[in-house]
Amino acid sequence: MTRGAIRAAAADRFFVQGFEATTVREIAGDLDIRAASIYHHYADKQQILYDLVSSTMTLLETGVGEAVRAETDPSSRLTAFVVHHVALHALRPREATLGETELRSLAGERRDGVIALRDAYEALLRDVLADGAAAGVFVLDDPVLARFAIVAMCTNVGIWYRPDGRLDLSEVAARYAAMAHRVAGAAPPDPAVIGRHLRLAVTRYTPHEEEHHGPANTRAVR
Amino acid sequence: MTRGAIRAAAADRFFVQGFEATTVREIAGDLDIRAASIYHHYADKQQILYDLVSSTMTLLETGVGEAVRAETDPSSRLTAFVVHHVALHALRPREATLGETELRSLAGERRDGVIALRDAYEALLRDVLADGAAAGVFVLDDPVLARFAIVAMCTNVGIWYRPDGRLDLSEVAARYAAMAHRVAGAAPPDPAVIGRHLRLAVTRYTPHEEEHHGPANTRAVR
Amino acid sequence: MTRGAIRAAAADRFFVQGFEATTVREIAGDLDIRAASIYHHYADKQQILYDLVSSTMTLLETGVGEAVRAETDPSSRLTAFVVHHVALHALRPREATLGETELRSLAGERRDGVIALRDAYEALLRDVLADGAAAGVFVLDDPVLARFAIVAMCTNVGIWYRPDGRLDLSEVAARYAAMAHRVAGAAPPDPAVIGRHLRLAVTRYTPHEEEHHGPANTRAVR
Amino acid sequence: MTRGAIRAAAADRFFVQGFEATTVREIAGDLDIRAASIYHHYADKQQILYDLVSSTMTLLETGVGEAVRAETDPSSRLTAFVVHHVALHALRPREATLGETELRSLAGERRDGVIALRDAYEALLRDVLADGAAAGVFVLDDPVLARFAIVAMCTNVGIWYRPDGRLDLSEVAARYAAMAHRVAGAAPPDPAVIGRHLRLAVTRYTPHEEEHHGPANTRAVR
DNA sequence: GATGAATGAGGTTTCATTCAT
DNA sequence: GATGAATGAAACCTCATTCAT
Repeated sequence: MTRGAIRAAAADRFFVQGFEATTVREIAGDLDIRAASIYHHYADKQQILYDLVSSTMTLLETGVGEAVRAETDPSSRLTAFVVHHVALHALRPREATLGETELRSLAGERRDGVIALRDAYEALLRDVLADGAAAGVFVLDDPVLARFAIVAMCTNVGIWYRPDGRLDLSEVAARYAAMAHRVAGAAPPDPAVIGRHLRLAVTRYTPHEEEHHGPANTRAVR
Repeated sequence: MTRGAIRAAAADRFFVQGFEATTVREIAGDLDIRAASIYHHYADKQQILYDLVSSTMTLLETGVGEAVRAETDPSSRLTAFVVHHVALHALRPREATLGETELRSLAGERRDGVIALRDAYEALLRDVLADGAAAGVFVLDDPVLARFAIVAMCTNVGIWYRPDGRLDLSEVAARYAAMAHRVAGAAPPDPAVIGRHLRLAVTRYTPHEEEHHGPANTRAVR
Repeated sequence: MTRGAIRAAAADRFFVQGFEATTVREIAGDLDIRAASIYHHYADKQQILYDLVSSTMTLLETGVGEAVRAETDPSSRLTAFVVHHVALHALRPREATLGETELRSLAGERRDGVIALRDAYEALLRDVLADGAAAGVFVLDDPVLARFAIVAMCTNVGIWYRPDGRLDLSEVAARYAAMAHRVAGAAPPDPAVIGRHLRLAVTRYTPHEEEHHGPANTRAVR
Repeated sequence: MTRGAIRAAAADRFFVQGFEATTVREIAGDLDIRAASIYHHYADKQQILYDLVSSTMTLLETGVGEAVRAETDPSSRLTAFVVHHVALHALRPREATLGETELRSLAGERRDGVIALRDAYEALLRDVLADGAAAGVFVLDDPVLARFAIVAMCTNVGIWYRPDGRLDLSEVAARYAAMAHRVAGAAPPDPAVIGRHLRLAVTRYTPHEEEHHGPANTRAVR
């Protein structure tokens, strides 16, 4: 029994029921162990959530950071941001969505840490938009609201996307890149750039097999 | 002590802490009454949430429905939808946001009822987008994703908007109407239409004084 | 169900098993109520102990303080101290002994408060001994050690005294007054003074009937 | 890692926190080993306490027994008892005090064994007092109470004595011998006898270096 | 001899809810 | 309409102890 298995089981439960409504016994039951065994690996229930949220947010921030820095023109950088963000939320909906919905269940230092991570992450998009506006590539009435809107709509993918759904991930990523460009007042994104970043993102964010064996189609209420 | 006061206190708590993390004693304490007294007005805790969510969603569905039906051209109807949606989430963030975040805490018939309401509500936007696309006023790669994106970005306003913030509600509504039109591939919205619907929405959604006496600036984590 | 009944049941258990070894369920079981009901009256388990210890120590400090101030000559004041101390520990062995044995189970402010009470109490004897030594009525090699010795031997009464034992309380009080006077290097105490204070002490410290209905002969290990 | 080190660490913890409040993990932590390793040396937690209490009480009973038998006159025998008792409680406060405070945490045969040891030990003093009274050297109103008083006041030394305190051990021993003689109604003890027994006691009871490396001044609540 | 992992048992506490007053 | 008291259910977490390695 590894920390990874506990994390994965907890992510499923937290995503579907919420942190507060999930009991440690349920997580343990999903893994056929006893609740006390959880505490051999995690100090308390909140620590599991913190581990999930902070590691996922770090993964995303690192991935997007590298991708954005690898591009030079604003349009490609916006594409990089959106594709990575959408891909993570589609490939790891459980972990990724928790950073939005369950943040309030963290307290004290753990909450502060996650908020700092999130702020650093959103700063990446802020800079992309600012640079694009300065370069005349983007036309933004209000860069702050555009950022809020782009993040909100891309994050939402984690709620509805299903691997066996009508659209596959490459289509979803392309559509969201296009919509984000529209919001930013930019010309449509280059399909080649979308494809390049999608390959990177899929490699990076696809969960390893040992991390998750539960039902893939248990979903949150939508 | 009225149901309204209990609703308002509960909305505050549910919004900030979440339904599961809120205790009946806390709600009662905010009103300087005892927990048992709550049960004179509500059968159980879930009923308070259901009351909040269903009445708010009904309010929104009715308001948007009327507004959309009052307009004939697709652009004005999209404007009507966005302005109403944004206004409700800005003016009643507590109640409005619960329909997204706390839906999973409802069970059985109550959940089904709210989901039916929400589906009816989103159908309004689906029709607006479909009509606009058919009329050639909107250019949509994927009408479903566009709908998801517009709803997600507009709902997000409830999380960050503050009455004393940098932008007042009319500016916010105008910016979101513009961004939604961009997502829809439409020409910018008519400011007159925005203003007209904003006046309607403010009249309809501004909470009555007796409904809320708590701190206006207690906010969820953002 | 009153706080008093919970206190009495807890005192029994704490005295016999110790605070840490006593469960809230046991206390509740002794009273034929459920554990949760205890929390209607006490915030937590420690609060019951604090209530017991601090109220008993206050009772003793007040009683001894008045008695000592009512006397003028050092011998009578020493008698007053010993008779009150012995009587309380004989009549309320459970509560009185907890102040010695279970103090370490209190934490933070509650511990500080009890220690302050105890220090104030022991200061009474310190002054009695100092005055007697200054007046030449007592002959003390070391007033501090004499005080420790007198308190320790009198407190010990709470461990072994039984109402149905070989000696009745008046005999025990007289013997301890005599021994304390010997330790202090004083002439034997006046029997009339012993009797007077014993009557006062019995009136003051005898538990009210409603406070305790449990077995009178359950005792700590000796 | 020896049984002795575990015993010493446990004695510290039991003395300060009590047996029930001490966890096996804490003891192991103090020794930089894991809890499971404790079970190579002791069958269970209670066995550590039993080992501590019974060995210390045996040490005391043997030492006092020899010392008392080595003297012939009652005063010297009382001196021997008090000096040994005080010295042990001053030199090994942790172990010695446990015999009083933590006895109730032992169960069954282990408890019976320790009580038998203690009764045998107190019988030594009972005989000393009885012989002295018969010889007219002691004047005792009640030999049982005198015994209780002497044991209680001498045992108390373990609670407050510190090696670096105001009084050194020889002074403390002399004062308690004098007070015990007063309680017994005897003439003051012979300083030479006090000194002789103190040397014996110090040799016998001073802990070996390897037994204890913890902080010498961590004390119980007083 | 040491320990990482696991766990049965149980501890304290919380909480939604009921009900007599 | 309000509430003090009570409680069943269950939550989180602790801990002594076992055992395979």
